[in-house]
Amino acid sequence: MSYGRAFAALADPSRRAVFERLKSGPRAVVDIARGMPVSRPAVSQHLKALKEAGLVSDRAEGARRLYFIDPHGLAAIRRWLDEFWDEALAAYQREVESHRKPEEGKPERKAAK
Amino acid sequence: MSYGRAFAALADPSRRAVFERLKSGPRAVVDIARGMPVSRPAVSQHLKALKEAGLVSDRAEGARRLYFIDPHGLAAIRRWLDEFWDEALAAYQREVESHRKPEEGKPERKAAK
DNA sequence: ACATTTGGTAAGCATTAACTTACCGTAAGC
DNA sequence: GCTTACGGTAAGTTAATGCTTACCAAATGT
Repeated sequence: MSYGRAFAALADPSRRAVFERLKSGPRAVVDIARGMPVSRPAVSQHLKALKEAGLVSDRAEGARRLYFIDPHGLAAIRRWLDEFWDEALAAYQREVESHRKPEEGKPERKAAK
Repeated sequence: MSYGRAFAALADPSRRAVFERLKSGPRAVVDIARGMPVSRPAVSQHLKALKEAGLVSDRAEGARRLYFIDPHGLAAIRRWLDEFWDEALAAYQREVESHRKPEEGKPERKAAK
């Protein structure tokens, strides 16, 4: 899956709010939209984007449509993240050790101005 | 910190390309920009955004400025991700088990409650 | 001293994208 | 049947954003 779409989908605060409302379990669109600062169609559009990103899936329940979190999108991000994690952490460690953090560590005065 | 900024920063493909070029280690701006389809100032702007998101850090090296991956931004995303992962996975499992995949399995006539 | 390299920022432009209201189809309730 | 609840899509508006060129400051090399 394309982690690109997933990142793009989660970049927007409103869309992330929609997504996070599904954490507790499947929910209908009206239920998601209730109490949100944006209109119901806006929520529908966000859900569409999330679905295309593989972040949510949905199922019909009578006249209602229940959306729920699909792990596939999150998995894509997770894979991308893991690819960086170890390497980035090690490189950063090397970085702060060889160049003693000028602004956060002790103000070394080896180079006086 | 704010995973929001991190997601927003990584949403853009060009900016992600800049970030991914730092995977191998610290690099100067010109070096990052070389071979990219966008101009050098654009890269600078992307680096600024990545820095504000806590995804990269930088240090002066003479007239050059070396950028490198800062794990803090990635850590923020990782924490957010972990918060969803187990719960989303379990919920999804429950979902596909109780509603035998309508489009992939056999179209069950009526779900027995 | 002068020219070169590096890179950050400003201004302007063009595209994207998030939101609104309006509309339409479908399923459930009377 | 008719009416109500649900939700997807269209059209249009406005704000955000990614890119460019131009400019400027600081460090390096000759």
